[in-house]
This record gives sequence, C-alpha cells and structure tokens, in this order.
Amino acid sequence: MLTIGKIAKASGCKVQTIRYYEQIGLIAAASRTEGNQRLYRQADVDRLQFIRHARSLGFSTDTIKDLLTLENHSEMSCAAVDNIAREQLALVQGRIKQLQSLAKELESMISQCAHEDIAHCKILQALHEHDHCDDHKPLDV
Amino acid sequence: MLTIGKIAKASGCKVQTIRYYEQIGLIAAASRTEGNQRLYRQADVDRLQFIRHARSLGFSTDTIKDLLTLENHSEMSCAAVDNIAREQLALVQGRIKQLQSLAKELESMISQCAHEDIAHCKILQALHEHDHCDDHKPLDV
DNA sequence: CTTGAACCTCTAGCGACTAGAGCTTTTAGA
DNA sequence: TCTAAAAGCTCTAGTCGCTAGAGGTTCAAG
Repeated sequence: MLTIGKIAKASGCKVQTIRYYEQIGLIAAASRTEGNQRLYRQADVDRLQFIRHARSLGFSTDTIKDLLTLENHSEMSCAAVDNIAREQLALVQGRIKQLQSLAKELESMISQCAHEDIAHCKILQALHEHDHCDDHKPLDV
Repeated sequence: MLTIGKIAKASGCKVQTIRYYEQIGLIAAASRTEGNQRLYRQADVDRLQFIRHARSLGFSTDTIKDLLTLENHSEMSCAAVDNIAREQLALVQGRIKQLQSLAKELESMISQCAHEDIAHCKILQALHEHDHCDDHKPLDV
C-alpha cells in the first residue's frame, strides 16, 4: 500500500491533483489508515497514469471518466472508445487550424512592420482593422 | 452617444463583456446618464474592436492593456509593439507544435484500432502506456 | 521523546468570460 | 398619459483543471 506522496511520485501526478481527482469522482475514494491518511494499491498507479496520459492528450476529465467506465465493460465493442478518440482528434485538428490562421495573420502583421514610430506602426494599424481580417473568435492560446 | 447595447452591436462585444472590460481596467469607466446608464462615444467602438481583434489573435487582456498604453506614446519606436507581436507568434507556434504532436499520437492510436472488444482495444492499451509516449504536459485543447 | 516531513480539510485564486437574480430606467405603442 | 416590455443596473456564482495557502494532525527517523 502506498501513501498519497508515494503514489504521486509513482504516477507523476501531484498530491493535490490526486485529491482533486478523488473529489470530482475521477478516481474512487481511497481507503484510509487509522490516522485518516489515504492508502493506495499498485493498481491505482496505473489508473492515475492512464488519466495523466489522457489529460496530456487533451481529453477532458469528463471524457476520461467515460473512457474509464468503458474499460469496465470488456465484452463491449470498442466502437465507443474509437468515437471518443476520433472526436478528440477532430477537436485537436480544429484547434490547429485556428491557430495556424492566427499565426498567419500575426506573421503578416509583423512582416509589414517598418520599425518606425508608434504613430505609423503597421501592427497597431492592423489590429484596428478587424473588418479586413478573418473573423476568428476570442481564443486562448 | 451610444448605450451599452448599441456599442455592443457596433463593436461585436457582448454587453456583459464590455462591463467586464471596464471592471478589469481594459477600457475606462464610461460616463453615465442621470439614470446611471453607461454612455459611449464613437471612439470607444474602435477601442473595443481593437480589443476584440487582439483577443481573437490570442493576446491576453494584460498584453492588450500594454498595447493600448503603447498606442498613447505615438512618438516612441514601435519596437515594443513588434516584440509583443513576435512573442505572441512564438506562443501560437509553440502551441501548434504541441497540438500537432498530440494529433500524431491520437492518429497512431486510432489507426491501430482493430474494432474488436474493449478488452483488446488498442486505444485504451495505448493510453495505459504513458512510458512509451512523448511526455507532454496536461493540455487544454 | 522530539522534531520535521508528510498528511489532513477547507477556502480562495487563476483567466476570460457567462449566466442569473432581483432591481431600476428607458422607450414605444395604445 | 399610462403601461408593458425591453434594456439597463449591481452583485454573485459558475465554468475548467488545477494550484496554493492556512491551520491543523499524524507519522517516522534519530
């Protein structure tokens, strides 16, 4: 059995993050020692690594919950899993397209900069001309 | 003079968002009518459009604040603006690289799927093998 | 037996909004 | 002129996935 600190090291998740995952129901509540400290089994390391890997691929915690539920139905077809992965890929690809469009616009703005003074700055001018640009939505990079 | 609803339409920002921008100091507090309603000038439309365009390019509100401050120093060199834009471009490009790496891994996982049952699902298996993958950080897509 | 590391819970903060409750003001039509 | 609806107001809380800190308890090593 492992304490939360040990399993944090073993899984690569932070202690706080593991407690957070328990709180949102992504992992089951751990058993406790007499002194109320969490105790984990080796199998929990695997589960946390799974979560970490899925998170690193951009899956939301809700989606990961779905994936973990599906894992418990080993006789089912994996079509659902396949769909989730494809949706995630589509999401990532869509995001790449958006960002490429941003990069293009930024590059074009920067290339026009003649390094003069602020009054003649092409970058600021370009930022004032929203009409002429593709109408992207506000976007966190 | 425009009410907040009018300027929202004119600028493409939402009413709530405009009040939020005032709150965080991105735009100056608007003058008010006797009945305490905000009043805007035409110039404010331009400022909001500028903000919207910059946000759509992924600039943070803090960075936009800097850009707007720079605009008031029209005699200065635009080197600072240029730097901000280049940093933003670097940020976007870095993000694209990350996402491309994710997309690649997702594609590889999906291509291995033999559409059998969950017990043999290559996608789930791949998610369990964090060791063998590039160690990306958790990432919001 | 002491000390300090690791654990516990609970709360608040991040960023950039968004949504809703509960109120007041304005505007348009009868 | 009256009334009803639309639009405005403030304030609070929620989103997502953590992260950090306060203030307390438990455990392990020396």
